[in-house]
Order: sequence, then C-alpha cells, then structure tokens
Amino acid sequence: MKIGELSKKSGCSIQTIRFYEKQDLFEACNRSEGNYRIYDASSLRALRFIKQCRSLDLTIIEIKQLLDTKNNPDKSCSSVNNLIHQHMVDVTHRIAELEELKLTLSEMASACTDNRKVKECGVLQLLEE
Amino acid sequence: MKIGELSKKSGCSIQTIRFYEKQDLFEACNRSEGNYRIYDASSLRALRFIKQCRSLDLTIIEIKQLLDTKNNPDKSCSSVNNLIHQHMVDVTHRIAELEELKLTLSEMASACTDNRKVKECGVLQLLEE
DNA sequence: GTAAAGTCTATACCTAGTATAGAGTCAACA
DNA sequence: TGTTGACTCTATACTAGGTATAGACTTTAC
Repeated sequence: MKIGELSKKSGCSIQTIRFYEKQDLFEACNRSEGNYRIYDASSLRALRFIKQCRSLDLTIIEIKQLLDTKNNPDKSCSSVNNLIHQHMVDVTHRIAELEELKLTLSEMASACTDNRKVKECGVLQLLEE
Repeated sequence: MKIGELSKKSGCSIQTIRFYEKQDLFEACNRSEGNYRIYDASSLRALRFIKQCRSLDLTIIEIKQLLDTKNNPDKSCSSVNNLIHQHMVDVTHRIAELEELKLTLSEMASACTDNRKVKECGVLQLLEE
C-alpha cells in the first residue's frame, strides 16, 4: 500500500509518517519504481504501536527506547515498567499544577463578574499585583 | 538599571527579557551611550505583569491583547473576563484529558507488576493492541 | 493525450523560550 | 595606563512534535 492508504488506516497524517521515518522511529520502507513508499501490514502494526505510545504522551526518544527494548525479547522488561511508572508520576504532578492554575483562574474570574470599564476591571487589578 | 538587575528583580532571565522585547510584548527601552538597555521602575512593573500572565499560561498573543485593552481604560473589560473564562474552560478540559491518561497508564502499569522478560511484558502487549 | 489525484523532497513555520559565539563596554585594581 | 573580569550586545541555532507550503514528478482515469 502507498502512504495515503497507510495514513488513512493508521490515522497518522502523511507528513507525520514521513516525519517519523526521518526521526528513525519508523523504518524506511521499500520504494516503487517511481520512488513511492510501499508499505505492508507490518508497517501498519509498527505505526499503530507508535501512535499508541504517543497517545500516552511518550516522547519520540522514549518510543525509540521501547522499540529498542522490544528487539531484545529475552532481556528484563523493567525499563518498560519504569517508563510507564515515571510517566504516571509526571502526569499526576502536571494535574496538580493545573488544578492549582484552575483555582487561581477561578479566583481571578470572580474578581470581575459584572461588566466594568477596563480601568475598574478586577481581573486586571489582580494581574497588576 | 541595566538588564542584569532587572532580570534579578523580575525573575525573568536576561534572554527572556530580550525575547519579550523582540516579540513587541515589552517596550524597547532607552539605551546608554554604550548601547546598554536602561530600565526604570515602570519597566519592572510591566515585566511583572507579563510574568503574572505567563504564570496563568496566557500566550504571548493573549498578553498583547490584554496590554492593548489596558491602553483603553474607558472601554468595556468583557474581553478580559472572557479570556480568563475561556482559559478556565481549557484548563478544565486539559485536566480531564490528563485524568484519563493517568487511568490508562495505571491500567497499563498493573498489566506487568513483576519483573518479566521483554517478550512476556504485559505493558508491551497492551501497547501492541 | 491530458487532467486530476497522489506522491516526492526540501524548506519554513509554530511556541516560548534557551544556549551559544564573537564582539563590545565598563569598573576596579596594579 | 594596562589589563582583568564581569557585564552586555547582536545574531544565530536549537528544543518537540509535528504542520504547511512550493515545485517537481508519477500514476490513474477518461
């Protein structure tokens, strides 16, 4: 299949597929006589793996590490588990930050609920502090 | 005061201050004979305003809009209130996304709590799906 | 034969800064 | 007066994960 079909089946844009290839995340495939990329079912599986990882917000470098690990089936998988665990810690931390931000924004919003003039705006006054 | 002092007083790095100036977020100031930037108390206030906004995750463009609004003290401040409100909506949305991600990660983590070999790794198996 | 759709590479752009190189400025000290 | 060190200047490249273009080529359908 050509890149357009792979794009539709995988849900990744054509540019993204080419970008992953350039990043050495996605193996360079065979080419047709006219230099078109030709993929098969295993390309689709590989791309879906990458997409799954990206949906977990793993970075491209981390996905490379995972792919590298996958190529050593007899080694320990602890690095994989650690990666996921560390991500959970990071996400938890980020949620806490955003909750705090939300609180600040909500306090800010309640400082000016009615429609005032700019010079009397409660939000702007808070921002000046 | 020179940029180093402003940097210390504001908590913005020197590069960031110059960056804001280049982005037309922070007014270009006077220069000394030797071409050094010379700031005063009002520069510090302006920079603190920007920093306050950035701590709320407002984009540079949004901050520009706020600054523009501030220059029209007799206009309505509704655009300011809308901006803050929209940010709260966005942050709330982002928190929900991250909560879902956290759940997925936690399910994933519990798929492989013991230390296995890569080929038997529960996390990698889930990622393959 | 030709038009449309698909693909190719290379390049620039996005955000909000950060990091660097190489040059110039200024103050203090000998 | 010379020089050392701290500070500042501009310009440029880099970060992450793509997205968007231009201009050329290939393939497909009629």
